Amino acid sequence: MNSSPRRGRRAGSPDVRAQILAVARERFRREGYEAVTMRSLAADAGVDAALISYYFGSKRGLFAAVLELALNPADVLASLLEGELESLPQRAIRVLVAGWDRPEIGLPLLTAVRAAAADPELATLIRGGLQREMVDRLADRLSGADARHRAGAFVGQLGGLVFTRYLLAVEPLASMTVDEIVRALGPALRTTLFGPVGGHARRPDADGGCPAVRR
Amino acid sequence: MNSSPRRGRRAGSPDVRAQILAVARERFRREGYEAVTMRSLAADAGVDAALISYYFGSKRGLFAAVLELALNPADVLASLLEGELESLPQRAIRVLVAGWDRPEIGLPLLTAVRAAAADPELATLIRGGLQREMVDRLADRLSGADARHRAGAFVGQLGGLVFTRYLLAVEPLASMTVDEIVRALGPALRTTLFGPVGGHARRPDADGGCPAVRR
DNA sequence: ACGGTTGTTCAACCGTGATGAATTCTTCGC
DNA sequence: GCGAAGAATTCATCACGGTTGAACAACCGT
Repeated sequence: MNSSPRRGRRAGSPDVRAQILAVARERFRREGYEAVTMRSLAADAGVDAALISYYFGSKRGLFAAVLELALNPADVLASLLEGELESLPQRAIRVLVAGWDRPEIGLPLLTAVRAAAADPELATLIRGGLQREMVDRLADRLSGADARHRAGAFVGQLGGLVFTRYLLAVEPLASMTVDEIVRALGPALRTTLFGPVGGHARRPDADGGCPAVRR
Repeated sequence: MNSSPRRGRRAGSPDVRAQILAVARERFRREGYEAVTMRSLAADAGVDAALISYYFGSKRGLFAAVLELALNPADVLASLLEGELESLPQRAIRVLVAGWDRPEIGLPLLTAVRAAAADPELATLIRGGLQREMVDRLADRLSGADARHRAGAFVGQLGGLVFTRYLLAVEPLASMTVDEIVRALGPALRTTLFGPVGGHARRPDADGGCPAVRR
């Protein structure tokens, strides 16, 4: 029995940090946040579990590091906003659904949202990204005093699609085709951006386009 | 068949099950799902921790039991749908925001949604409730071939409000007043129910009221 | 009085993320 | 070259999580 204490620093320059990151990225998106345990992940990466804490501080730190790699749809958003504003509603729906319907894109995003739902700090990460990359950019392209409000409502409706179709999978939204979703949700998004009538100029009146209701 | 189902020990201490349920209900909504540990909860209720597993099978079972008590907005929904359909969009927004803005109502709901985001079985619970109590009922009151699709989109948009404003707290939605939300989101909800123009009859055309876009 | 059923307690099990000391390698001043 | 500083790696261990099973106590019908 060789009592060879294989302890201590390994020779050469094996980039263990990147190794952990790669394995974690894969397993997190397949199995979600909680299902992946630090020990199993360490074993999977051929690494001691304590190294994860060493490099990333905590399990959450590792997850956040993975997120910052995977969560980079800034370019997608940019290209969306480059197009004509007129067709943004349906383009946004199509791009969003097309992305989230592909497992290799949708699963990591879903994992991220799930984790953010449970962990306030991760929620801050997502929230910041949404505000910076979506709300603010969209608001810049809109006009009118309530541009930011309308941008917020627009993002909120897209968020509703994510929440209802992908996170909770509520029917019928979960099973509808892209075209059906565009048909059912497109006009509403369009109304949010441009007002109830379809033209550009008209602003919604105080009652939100609905007749008064006694309360 | 044994005709005497009531055998065995008659609870010496007054209804421990209800006691656990009451304490759990309170602590879950204050501290969330994960933060509440079975031992601390048991100690809080003056009960052995194993009794929770005994009565509810697991911590999740206890949470589900709490949910079925707290999550009973069926009557709220019913009263919403009893009113005129015309004003449903803004009434729905007002009722939803008014409820979720009150901590004693919003916090338990938020806890439920948070837990459902992490736990597929709890998600099934929420999903079923949403479909049964909201989508199906609303679809029954709508007409047209795509009534169910429009009902789904409507619920999805309300879900977006919950997701964006309460779960992630994305600005500006998180800080907007009820009136501002009604103004920004009301027309869109109205469009979802009744079509783009504001009248009843017109159905959205195939491109969702948006000009064609090359893909 | 008895046997079966139900409620309650206690002690342990196993797995989780995290920490600190011990050990080995790399790097750099001299 | 050399030896000290520091970085990387392992191991043992901690505190805590939910859950389980064996024992015991109270109660029931017969």
